Amino acid sequence: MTTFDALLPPTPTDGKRTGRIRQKNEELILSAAAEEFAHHGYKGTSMNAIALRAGLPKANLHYYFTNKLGLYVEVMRHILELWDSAFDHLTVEDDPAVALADYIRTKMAFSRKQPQASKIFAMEVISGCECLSAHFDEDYREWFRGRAAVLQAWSDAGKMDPIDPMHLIFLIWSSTQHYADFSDQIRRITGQRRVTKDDFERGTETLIQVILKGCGLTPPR
Amino acid sequence: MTTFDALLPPTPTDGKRTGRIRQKNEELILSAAAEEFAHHGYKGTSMNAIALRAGLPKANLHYYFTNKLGLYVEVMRHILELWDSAFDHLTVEDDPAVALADYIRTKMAFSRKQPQASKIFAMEVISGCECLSAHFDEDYREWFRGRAAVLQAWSDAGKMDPIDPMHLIFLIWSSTQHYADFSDQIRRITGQRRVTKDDFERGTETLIQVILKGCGLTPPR
DNA sequence: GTCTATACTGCGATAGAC
DNA sequence: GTCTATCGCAGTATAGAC
Repeated sequence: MTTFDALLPPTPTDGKRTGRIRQKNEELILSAAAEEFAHHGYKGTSMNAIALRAGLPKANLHYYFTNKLGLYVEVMRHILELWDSAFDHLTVEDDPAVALADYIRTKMAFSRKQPQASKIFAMEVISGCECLSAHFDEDYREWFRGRAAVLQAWSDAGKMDPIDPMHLIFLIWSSTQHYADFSDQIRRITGQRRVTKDDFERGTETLIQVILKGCGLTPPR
Repeated sequence: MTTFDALLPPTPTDGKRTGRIRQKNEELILSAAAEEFAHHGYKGTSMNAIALRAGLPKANLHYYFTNKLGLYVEVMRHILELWDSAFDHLTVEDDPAVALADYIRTKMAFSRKQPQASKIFAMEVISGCECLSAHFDEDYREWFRGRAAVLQAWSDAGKMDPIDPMHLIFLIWSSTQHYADFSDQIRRITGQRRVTKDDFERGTETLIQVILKGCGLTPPR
């Protein structure tokens, strides 16, 4: 695997490359690929399997995407667009209890509605971020420090207990993503066919209850 | 992939199969395999790579282990032995604050010292528990209900806040395992070469602080 | 018990007809 | 723009000499 940016398409809004058949097929392939990558990982997924799921002949994938890696990178790019956006709007002026509860709720909704995205991201990070190395650059660290600074400011202002903001963010990330990434374990522990809407709701409320009180905050409402 | 138990060796304490060369080589192969599986997943790992890391010719692996899958299953078996043991000794008589703090500490120590084990387990669960399906059987569900019942009893006795025990266990599992599974993300966010002992200590203390207080408990000492 | 040499399979990728 | 046929390679597994 090589790095990330080198493999992006020329530009997403390239005039010539937006025929309606093309657009439809690309979306079809991307969603089939996401499904397969989530279930079998990068190496475990074959172009054949993606083609079958998309209902297209194998060679078509190579027409729309240069490589297997190029296709994977494109899938990752879509995921990352969604990924960080939910955390962007936090500001020092917000009420910490409301803001943190909202963030937990958003992350849990994401785990419920986009579990493949979470799984692909998780597998990529676990196996060493080879494709993501370019994403975790100085800009990203800067962005993260900005988010952490908001939590730190809340602590400093006495709005919540003094808590290491980095580790608090990790706590929220891990506990919410768990419901997507480990859904199979949860499913088997509960003996259900799949993780239910009810599981997600009780999980969300439990996380809000424990984490907010743990930060010295009173859950809103 | 097939199920689990069918592929276990005849018996672990088979008299004939414990020559000292054999035992040494098997351990060598198992630890090399664990390293490779953690970095590249099941499909992404080649027998060749394991052989190279173990410093043995490729064909030797097939002498000691029937299959690539057989080798993988054996690695998983070793992991599972460690995995659940730390949670076995919880009893209703324990002081919840001490017991939960201990458990968090134990899980974090495990993440620090056996990160590959955590990663292999995580990837296996994320990609559908194909090898573990036999492990998550009725006995396992029974074991889990027993652990959850202890937490429930503490709530019922008023020793801690009423909290859904299942989701509390998930919270502890996910937040502690995160430091092994997502170490690469943490490393890149902090801009360090690797996750330090200090990161683990601050992480452990933050988790104990937030989770215990979140359960209405006062951290011991 | 150890290792070389090889058979066999499945995958990624491309050429080229339509 | 679509699809069939095929090449070349990497990877698992085994046969059989030592």
